[in-house]
Amino acid sequence: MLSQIGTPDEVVAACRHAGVGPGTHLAVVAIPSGLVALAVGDLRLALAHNGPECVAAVDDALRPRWVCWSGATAAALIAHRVRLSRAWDLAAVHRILYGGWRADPTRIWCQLHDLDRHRAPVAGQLDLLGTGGADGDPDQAVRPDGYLRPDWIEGGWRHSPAHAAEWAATALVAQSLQASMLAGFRRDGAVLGDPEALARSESTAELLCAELAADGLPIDIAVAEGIIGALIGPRPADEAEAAAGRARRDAEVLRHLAVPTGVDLRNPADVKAMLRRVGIDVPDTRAWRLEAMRAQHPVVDALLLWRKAERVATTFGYGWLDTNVGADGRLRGEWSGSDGAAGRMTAQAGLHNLPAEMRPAVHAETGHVFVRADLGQIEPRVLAAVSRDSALCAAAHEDDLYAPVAKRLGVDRPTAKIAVLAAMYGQTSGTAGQALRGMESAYPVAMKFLSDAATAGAEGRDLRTFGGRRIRMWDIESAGDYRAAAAARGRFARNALVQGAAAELFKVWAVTVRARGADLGARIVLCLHDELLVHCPEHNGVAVAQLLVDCLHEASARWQQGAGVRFVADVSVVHAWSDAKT
DNA sequence: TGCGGCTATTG
DNA sequence: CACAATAGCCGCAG
Repeated sequence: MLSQIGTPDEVVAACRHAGVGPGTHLAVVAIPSGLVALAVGDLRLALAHNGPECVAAVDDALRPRWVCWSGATAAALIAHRVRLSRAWDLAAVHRILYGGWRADPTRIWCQLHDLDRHRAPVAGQLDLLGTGGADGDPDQAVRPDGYLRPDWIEGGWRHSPAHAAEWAATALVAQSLQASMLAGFRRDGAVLGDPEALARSESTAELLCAELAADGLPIDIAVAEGIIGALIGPRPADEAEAAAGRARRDAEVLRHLAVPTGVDLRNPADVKAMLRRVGIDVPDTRAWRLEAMRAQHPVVDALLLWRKAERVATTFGYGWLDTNVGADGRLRGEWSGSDGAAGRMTAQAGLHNLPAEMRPAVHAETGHVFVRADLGQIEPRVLAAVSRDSALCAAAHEDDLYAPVAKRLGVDRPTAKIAVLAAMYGQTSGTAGQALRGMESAYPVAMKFLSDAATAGAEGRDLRTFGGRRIRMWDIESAGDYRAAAAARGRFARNALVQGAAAELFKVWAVTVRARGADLGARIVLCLHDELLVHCPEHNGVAVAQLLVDCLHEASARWQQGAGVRFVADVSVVHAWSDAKT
């Protein structure tokens, strides 16, 4: 039954009548024009005019879990000033189930139905084989052969309200299959964590990503231009001035040479040859390697300084500001809820690798503050939780986990830290070697957890994180050095189970803050693997700081399933991201 | 024009 | 330079 009209109140009533309440799966599709369609049970609604408004009313009154194909739905609704509270994102859950990053409807549907994705029909394809009516009823999303209609996948569903509602109903079918698979993991004991909870938090993190992309990070443009100007001079008026600036910076390095010509500083081979002419022979010209050579020749110092300025000029300079910072002083980039590997969030436009020198430009708006919170030593604490190593869990009771580890190993704190990190990253060389042997006897359960992961990875077997995300191994058949490639895969696997689980906990924390912070006007403006930056009215700063700590306790308790590991956060209320912690 | 290598930054 | 990411410029193959 399809209805195309309805006031928000009528839509809420219809959903309630269909049994929608808190947490009920309610499918929604939406496009920027404002067309919205809903599906739940036998109810199908297509809302051509006031869709976003109706969605907001339903979210507010009934608190369903919105089932959508991807974060594009949330982005379309945000454009109409509507934000969903929680979601089941088919693409996000697909990434959990199968690993990797790509999660288009074809992949989602084919994997759930054991269909060969490569044999999926393609839009515009003629029925040359004369199979006659293979694509069946044009009003159905699913063809008789079980594949989704290719023209709908390409967006064809949006041309008709009835088709939009059918597309939403199809999402609901996929959701049910995904939920069954996740429930299976838990039943089979394939994972220790809660895969369905992971599906919910990762899905709601996609809503957060859409909001981060739309809202942006507050920037004081004048401060940013000041920092850039100090390094590379004032904004060039045209390409000629920009070229003159580059030449001026180059000359500062080249003047240290006997023959200051024929060297392209942007060409590593040229730089290497130049260094050899002044008596410095290095295998590559990376900064950490040249650092030790500063005293040997003045050109080294000049080169390292040049690199700093060049980095700002090319990557974080005026062009970057113009491209990524809006007139409203917000730095915007695309956000991804999970990368293709272990499942960390990623961001574009430099949001995740902003140089420390630029951070004073990240500034709260007038009357507002940032509340920043860093998780302390998240990876070793996560290792304790996912491996259930009792000695490491005990060490996590301390504010500084490395202190009890050092005591137990009989080494100093820096050595203990190196040993723990080396175990998690798979480092075997250097100073780590000796300390690692102590780790084996002190924390055997955690170390076995890691070595089992490394073995599986080296052998090419896929893994699942604590929460259930699939960690895919890649083919190394064609690798030049098979043993080295297998070892690399082992190190990746070893680390992915820790980094991936940490990313899961982090996102539970983030979506908890997102949900609980609304009443305080708190908006997350940056997620940085173990750090949250929240923007809120100045008078709520202290309350939001407390909220971040409370949410961490709530999130970690729910996430770690009784492991009893303590997680700690360093929280401060500041005006600029770079401000000293208070 | 696309891709691998090199280099930088971040967690 | 042990794990992950984004991003720019270069040389080179096609």
